Amino acid sequence: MEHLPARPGRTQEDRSAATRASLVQATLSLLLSKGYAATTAVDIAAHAGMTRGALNHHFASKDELVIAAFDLHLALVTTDIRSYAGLVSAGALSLNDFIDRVWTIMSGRFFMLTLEEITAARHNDYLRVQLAGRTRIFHDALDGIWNHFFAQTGLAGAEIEVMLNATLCLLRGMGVQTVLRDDPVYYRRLLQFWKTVMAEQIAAAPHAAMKPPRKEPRR
Amino acid sequence: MEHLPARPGRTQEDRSAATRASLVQATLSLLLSKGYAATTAVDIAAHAGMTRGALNHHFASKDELVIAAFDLHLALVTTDIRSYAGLVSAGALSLNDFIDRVWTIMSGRFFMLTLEEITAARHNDYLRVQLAGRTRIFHDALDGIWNHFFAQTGLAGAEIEVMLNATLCLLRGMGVQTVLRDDPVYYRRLLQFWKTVMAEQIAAAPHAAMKPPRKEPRR
DNA sequence: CAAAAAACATACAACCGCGTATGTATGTAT
DNA sequence: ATACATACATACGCGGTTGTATGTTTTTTG
Repeated sequence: MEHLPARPGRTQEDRSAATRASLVQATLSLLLSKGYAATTAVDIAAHAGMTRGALNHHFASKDELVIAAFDLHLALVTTDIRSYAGLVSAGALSLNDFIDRVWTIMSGRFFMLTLEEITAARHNDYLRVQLAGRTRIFHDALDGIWNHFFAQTGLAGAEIEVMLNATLCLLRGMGVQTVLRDDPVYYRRLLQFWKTVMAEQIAAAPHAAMKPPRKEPRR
Repeated sequence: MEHLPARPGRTQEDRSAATRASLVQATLSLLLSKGYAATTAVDIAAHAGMTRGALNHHFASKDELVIAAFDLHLALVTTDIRSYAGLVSAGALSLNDFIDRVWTIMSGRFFMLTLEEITAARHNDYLRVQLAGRTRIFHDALDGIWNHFFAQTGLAGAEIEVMLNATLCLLRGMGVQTVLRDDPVYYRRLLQFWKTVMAEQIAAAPHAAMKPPRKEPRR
């Protein structure tokens, strides 16, 4: 590939940032489409429209790139969740809607990034340590959002967290299953079941006297 | 490596079966320790105590080996679950104990095989089709076991299945998380929460008049 | 017991991804 | 304008994986 003219007005910092962003985006995209193992440095560079030399200049190794992609991934997800929380505060999103949205995330192609990252981290000590730390921060942020979400239900903090995490784990487990099981009815039933359970849990909660959410009839 | 003397009494079929089993076992083991991508034909052969020529003689490709390993994996898990179901029938296993045991599976190293298989299947059409079919059969078998498990509670079939699958999905999602989050307290809380939910669901079920499980069961 | 077939072992060639080294262009400071 | 730093490109060699081809041992067959 030839040298691009590279508009003269740009500062080094600009170029650098743009290049890095482009590389990280390409990494994210390739992790999704080809998986961690099959994603090669040449691929990433090509996808980002540059050579391996450039890549190597900005990121010492593929892992550094994957970590940056992980950061981007978490940032995107956090933004989503936060916006949902905003909608909830504004009264524009019910509990059921919230669950549906999280499921949209978990069942989407984008969620599969998580699997790639996790399986990669499992066999790579450095990667695992890096991602684990970031995961912890991410979950703390989620807890904050969730607490805010459920503040109006009057639930205790510990209960809020356990319900958040149960929801996420359930949907995550369902999301994992979508790879080998294509059965929309099955997932819809699970979602419905979970919504019912959540509603019951909230209604039965000790401090839920003030604003009990509408309880849906069983089944 | 030298030729092993190979006891003369064995028939070709015996040798073949033993070799294949050895290769499949080695594949399973390596998928766990190194992951799908890093597992190479040379590795597998070496672990099985033979050369790549032997491997290639019995399995045309790595994928065939992985599929065989998947079969073995499912067979082992099914055996476990079935034995648990047997204990339940014999009155030797409560619902809580059952959940604990499934969690032991999901949080164990062995469960990570699932992640390896799934992420591998995601980028390999042939593998995905093969594993998906086997997964379907596996779940049908599970449904059978589960129905038997809950027969005494008087729950309807559809409810049994949804509760089974919710349990599995929840624990699977938790299992996935163990890679990047080491927090026993966190998982214990989730388990406790789920046991409570399950007990409530069973108690509140329409036909649960005959043998409602005790709330704090201790055989 | 000889021949065939199956179960293995060994060897070689080709490819691929990676690290590294080194060259060139562009921006920046003085 | 010169010198230096940064951003990128190109090239080479190494290790590792795979496919294939071919040799050797064990079992079965007649």
